[in-house]
Amino acid sequence: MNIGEVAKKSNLPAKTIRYYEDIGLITPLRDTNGYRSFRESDMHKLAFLGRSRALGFTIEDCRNLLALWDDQDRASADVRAIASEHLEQIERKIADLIAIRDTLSHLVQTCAGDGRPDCPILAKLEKFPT
Amino acid sequence: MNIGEVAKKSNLPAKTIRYYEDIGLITPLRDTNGYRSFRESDMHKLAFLGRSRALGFTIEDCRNLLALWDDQDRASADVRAIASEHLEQIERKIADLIAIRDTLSHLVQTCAGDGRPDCPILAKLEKFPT
DNA sequence: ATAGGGCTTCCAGTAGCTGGAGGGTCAAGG
DNA sequence: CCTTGACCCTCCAGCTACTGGAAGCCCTAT
Repeated sequence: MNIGEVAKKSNLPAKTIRYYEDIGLITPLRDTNGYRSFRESDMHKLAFLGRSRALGFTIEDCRNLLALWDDQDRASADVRAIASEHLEQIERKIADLIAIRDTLSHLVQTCAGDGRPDCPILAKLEKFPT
Repeated sequence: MNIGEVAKKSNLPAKTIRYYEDIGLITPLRDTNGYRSFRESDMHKLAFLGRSRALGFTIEDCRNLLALWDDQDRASADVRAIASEHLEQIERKIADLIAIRDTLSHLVQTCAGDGRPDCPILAKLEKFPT
């Protein structure tokens, strides 16, 4: 399979797939013309990567998850450790964003949003502590 | 005021302050020895920037907000437009993260996390659609 | 005079791609 | 046989918003 087809099937841009090869996440074969030749196992890994990335795992997490996936003797505890660490980060991020959203949505609501210059948003950014 | 003091007062790293000068957000004066010399107005802008950034505005948003702040004839509508655009992005991000969190927390809960290799997290990453 | 801390500039690196230049390859149509 | 267009290749640069570090000047205190 050439990269274009793989890109379509995996729903990843060809650029990204090449990048994943660059950083050693996959190692497709090469045809005599220099074109990458993807096996089923490569496709499989790319699908895995796509889903892991969609869940927000970092590339390094993905690398580790992929290694565990390949390792038939893995301990599920190792997988879970990565996932729950990531989960905690996400919880923190959500909390941060919610705090920001609350502040911001209050400000937006109190701003007239007309032609006059008075603006509680600017006032907040100017005066109040973070 | 030298950069060290400003950094302390504004709670921004000196590196960041220099960076903000680089990209034209502030333009402190210079002493004869080449040291940056910050006026009150620079401090004020840095505080504004710190708070804007803490609310997650991009640097370009900050640049625009700062310009509006400086402009006594601004329309509050312009400020509000920036803020509510940003707010929408945050809402979207929160929604995305919550979806991820729900998936992930379910997976983490169903994974035994022991010495055995069976792992629903890997199973999900392997098999199911994004 | 020297030691320390603070200041300067400039260069490189972070994460995870993405865009583009410049060029080779392949299959189909004329 | 030639051309056209759609592929593919590599390499380099750029994105965000900093951050770290090297090399070196400046200032103050001892």
